[in-house]
Parts: sequence; structure tokens; C-alpha cells
Amino acid sequence: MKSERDNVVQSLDRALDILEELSRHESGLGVTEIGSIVGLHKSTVHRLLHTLMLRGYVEKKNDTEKYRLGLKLISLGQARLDSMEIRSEARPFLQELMEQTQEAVHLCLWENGKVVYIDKVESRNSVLMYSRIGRVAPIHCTGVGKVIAAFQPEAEVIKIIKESGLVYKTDKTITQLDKLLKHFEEIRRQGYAIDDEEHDPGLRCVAAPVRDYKGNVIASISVAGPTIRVTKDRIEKELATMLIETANKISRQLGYRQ
Amino acid sequence: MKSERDNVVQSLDRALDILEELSRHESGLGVTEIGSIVGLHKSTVHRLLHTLMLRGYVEKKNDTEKYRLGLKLISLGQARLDSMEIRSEARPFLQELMEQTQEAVHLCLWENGKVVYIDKVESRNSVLMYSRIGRVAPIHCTGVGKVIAAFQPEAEVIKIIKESGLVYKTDKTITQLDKLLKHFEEIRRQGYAIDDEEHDPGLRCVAAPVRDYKGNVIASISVAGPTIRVTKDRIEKELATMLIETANKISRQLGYRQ
DNA sequence: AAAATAGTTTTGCAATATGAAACACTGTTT
DNA sequence: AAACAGTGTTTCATATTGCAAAACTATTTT
Repeated sequence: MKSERDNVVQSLDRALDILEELSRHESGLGVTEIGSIVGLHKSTVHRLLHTLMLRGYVEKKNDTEKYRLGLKLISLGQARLDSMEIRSEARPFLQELMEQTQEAVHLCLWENGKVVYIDKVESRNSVLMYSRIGRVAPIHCTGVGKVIAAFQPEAEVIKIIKESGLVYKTDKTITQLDKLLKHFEEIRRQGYAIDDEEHDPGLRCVAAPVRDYKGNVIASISVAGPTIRVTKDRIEKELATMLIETANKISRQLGYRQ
Repeated sequence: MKSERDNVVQSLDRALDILEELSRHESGLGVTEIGSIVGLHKSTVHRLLHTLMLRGYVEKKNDTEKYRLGLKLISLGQARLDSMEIRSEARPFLQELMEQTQEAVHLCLWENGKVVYIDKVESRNSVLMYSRIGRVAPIHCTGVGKVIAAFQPEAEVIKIIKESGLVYKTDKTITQLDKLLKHFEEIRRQGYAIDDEEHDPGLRCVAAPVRDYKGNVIASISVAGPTIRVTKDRIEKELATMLIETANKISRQLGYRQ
């Protein structure tokens, strides 16, 4: 039986291992360190790094022997981001929402069965949180994830959950499939989702769905902050409404007509 | 004589060719197209794409046979951006400056002999322009580039100019080395640089240097917009001062004490 | 000063990656 | 409907590449 791993180009695969390891180490890694972590001989690592460095994908950090990701990755990553029309269309609305709420605002996209952060507008009051452009948002314990998943075909959602699992993050994480699906019904009914410390203790997020011109939910936006500021009361009285309005504006910008 | 191109890992090198070609084609490319452009057999391209796709570095566009850059590049690019402390330190100041001026504001970094855009805050009035995160700003015809180059060791600047040349962009581009170096003297004297339609017709930009804790110019910020809004008069009367003040705030944030 | 560790280079050869050829699929033309 | 053209995918013989062991160089630690 032919496997996905058949026909993988070994040296390319290895080089990508190296890049991903470097992305996890902001302070950089040496040749021998990389070799140990990715399980390759240091002379192999050295040659792969030589090619990556020549092409700008890695660089040595401040004339040390430590390697880090290179600027070419910024360029390619940004090229991919810039090709996302929804991102530029949505940005002004996100900015406005951040100004109104003074909390961090996010835009996530539903891509290949994953919810990915593709924009984020920080406020002056922003606190450190998990969300970061390029990161995947779990569909069971983030507002942006739950609100997208709730509006996808249930069979597809179940398949994804079976693959990635309902990983426990906090005591409030929903880790039972039937309870999550029931929760998704509630989200569909009220039109928005809340992450009530389900991903990070002390953090709450409210998210609303963004639709494309056909009415499919393809993205979500959210407002997130510490529970002492993003209170349940504040969500019900003002944030949910503002969020849904903003999401609707973005949806209309994308050609959605209800 | 050992060349840089010695010991290049061929299949990695080729895969990077493919990624860079895809970054130039927002609408995606097919296997055979890629093969034609990068000069490889379609079966070779197919196998490299298979590995890149498995790892998330490319994906097929909306169930077509066209390939495009994948989300993993966003992740890695953003990891590199997020490792830049100056970027997060500067962002609130850039936001403030954009609010005050209502024009596009940029942050560029001096890295490996190049000036690279690493942040950009758009205004509602932003017009389409060359600047894009990840792109390199020419040091002879952009404000952000000239103001960094002016404060670097002259020998190093001359070396870089000899390598990349003084490429003509508009009728106002400075294309003679002696005139450019003289212009750099003027920039050092007045403490800011102006790109007066030297890179794009109809666009003007004013830029100021950002210093590190040692006083070295390592970055620059700029305000840019159409010449009808970013007038010479407005630059002299208000923009230059605001820009220098903001650049100084960022420099102080980085530990610079004059 | 000696030992240990890390980075870099060399090299023989086994394994990989290549591209030509064939096959499968899709869209266009007749 | 059949033939044709072009693209994507797969196979396979083999030439070339990439590998890691070994050796060398440089730096750090003891």
C-alpha cells in the first residue's frame, strides 16, 4: 500500500525539519545541537544549513555560530498572507473594532481543515496570549475555532476531532465529543462563540463567523482579553453585538448577501 | 577555488527555486508550468511538490491543480518576525504616528547589508505602494534605505552599491555614486531623509534613523504617501519633527541614551 | 597545557533523486 | 463520439548526489 511518506525527497524533508526546529528556538541553535535534535549527523546538518544560508532561509545570529531563521521566510510568509484578499478587506474593520473595545482583535481563516490566525490587531492593553499569526487555533477550545467548526458539515468536524483529539488545556476545556457537538448547536443558535478560559486560564474570547459570498463560514473574528476586562456581562451587553456587526460588515465586503 | 555554490544540496536548492517562483505568482502554477519556469522535468517538480505539500509548505489552490505557497511559510515567517524585539517595542509608536499623520508608517531593519521592511501600519487613506513586509528597500532611492545607509561606514555602503548598483527607478532617482554620497552628508546633517518620488512617481516618503543602545543606526521609520498629501511644506513644518521624535522614542526604548 | 567540544572539510560509496517513458485524466477540436 | 493535445502522475534503470565516518581546525573548558 502506497504511503504518503513514499516518494518524499529526503534532503528536502530534512531541511524542513531543521527550519521548523529553528522556529522553536528564538535564541538560535548550533550545528551539533541541531543534529542532536533532528537526529542527523552534524556534517549533514552543516551542508543543509550551507544551502539554506546561501539562499537566505537561515542566517548566523550576530556573527555567532548559532543559526536562526532567515529573512527569506518573512518574504515568503508575507507573500502568502498578502495573497489573502480577506485579510486586507477585513483589516480596517478589525482596527475599528479594536479602537471601540480596546482589546486584542483577531481574524482566523478556515483552511484545509484548520483554523489559522491570519491577522491580529493589538490594543495598548493587550496581554500576552497564545494567538499569533500563522498559528493554528484548536477548534474545540478557542472562540475563533469553535465558531468556525460549528458551521461546518458535522461529519467533517467529527473526522478532524478524531484526528487531533479534544486536548485538555484548562479545567474548562470541553473534552467530550457529544458535549462539544451540543455546544456547537448553542453557538449556531446564538450566532457567536465564547472561549471562557477553555484555552488559557484568565483569558476570555468572543468570536463571530465571517461568511463568503455564498454564505459559507470561511473565517471568524474575535475580541479577546483577560476575564476581569472581558466579562460575561460585557460580552452580553456590548461585545457580542459589536462583534457580530463587524463580522457582518466583513461578510458583506466579501459579497455575502443575506 | 572553492565557490559558494560548492556543496549546495541540489534538491533543496531546487525546492527553494519552486517556492520563490510560487511567491511571484499569486494565482498559482501547475506542475508543468513550474517545470518550464525553473528548468526542471515535470516529474522532478512533482516529487518536490509532493514533499513540500506533505509538510504544508505548498498546497493546491481550491481543489485545482494549481499550486501555491502553504500556511507553514506564514508560521515560519512570523516566527522570525516575532523574534525581532524591535518590532514589538516599536509598534505602539508607529500606531501613534499613523494616527497623528493619517499616512502609512513603516519600520525597516538593517540586516546583512540590506534594509528590510519588518512592519507597516496603514492608514485609512493608504495608497498602494512598493513597501511590503519582507521586502528589501533599495538604499539609494527610498527614504528608509537612504537614512540607514547614510549612517553606515562609507566603505561598506560603497561595497553594497557596487554589488546592487544604483538602479534607475524614476527620473528623480540618484544614479551617480558621488552625488549619492554627497546627499548622504546632507541626510546626516538634517537628521532625516526624503524620498522625493525617487522610487515611485507620485509618492513621497520621509524617514528617520532608529538607534540601538550603542548609538548605531540599526533601523529606520518612515511616513509615506502621495505627493499631494505628503508635501514638502508639510514635511518641513510637521512631519519631520514628529518622525524624529517618534524615532527617538523608539531608540530610547531600545536603550539608547544620548 | 591538555582535554573536550563544536564547526568545517574531505571522500568512498550506498542510496537517492533524476528524467525518460508510459500511463491516466481532462479539456478542446474535429 | 472520436481523436488530439496538454497536464498530472507513476514507474524504473541508473547516474549522480548526499551521506556519515573520519579527519582536521577552532574554540571553550578544565
